[in-house]
Amino acid sequence: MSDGFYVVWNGRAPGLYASWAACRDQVEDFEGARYKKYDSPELAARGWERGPGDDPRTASTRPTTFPEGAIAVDAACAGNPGPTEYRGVDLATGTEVFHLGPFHGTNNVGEFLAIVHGLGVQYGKGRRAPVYSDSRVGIDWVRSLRTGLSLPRTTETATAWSLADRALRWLRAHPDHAHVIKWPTAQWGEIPADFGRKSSGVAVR
RNA sequence: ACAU
DNA sequence: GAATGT
Ligand SMILES: [Mn+2]
Ligand SMILES: [Mn+2]
Repeated sequence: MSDGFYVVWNGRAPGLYASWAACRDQVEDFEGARYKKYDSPELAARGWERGPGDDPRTASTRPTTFPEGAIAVDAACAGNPGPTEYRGVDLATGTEVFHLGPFHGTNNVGEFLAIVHGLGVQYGKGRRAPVYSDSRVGIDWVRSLRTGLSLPRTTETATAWSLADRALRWLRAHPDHAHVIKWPTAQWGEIPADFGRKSSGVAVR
């Protein structure tokens, strides 16, 4: 089973491995073993060349430049459903341009609202530059002008539902909004708007 | 399966 | 491992 892509820089047989089981055989009980898990063969191959200490979040095939004014968005929640927040950053500078929440929601409604908020910002500036999102679901909700939000409509979820309904109305009223582009995380690494709360993924013995 |  | 989604 390929549960990830592993680089072993220092082990019994240094190289790349396609499963934890294979990697473990190289590093278990090996003094001074250096190894790391990656989410894609591409990142692992580059990590092998860069050596131990490689940071896959920074190291990527990510373009150096993006369209002028492009914004990257992302959402995060503590529990899903749970307290949800979202934000957008300027891709050229890394500057945070908006940050809302927390409110009770889901990962997907957070991603959706982040995208639409970004589109609103772009619209106000002349709506030429794109919005990047790592969320297939959020992008799909925008394109279809329909959400699949599964939360029941309760007082607890009133804010999320209200924001989602309002976002949908905004989209329908502004069909000439900017483009939304999928951020290919496996190739480029984490989207710059990421909240940075994921586990390291590193197998530290 | 794919994306979170 | 568990949940949100197409
Ligand atoms: Mn995301
Ligand atoms: Mn994220």
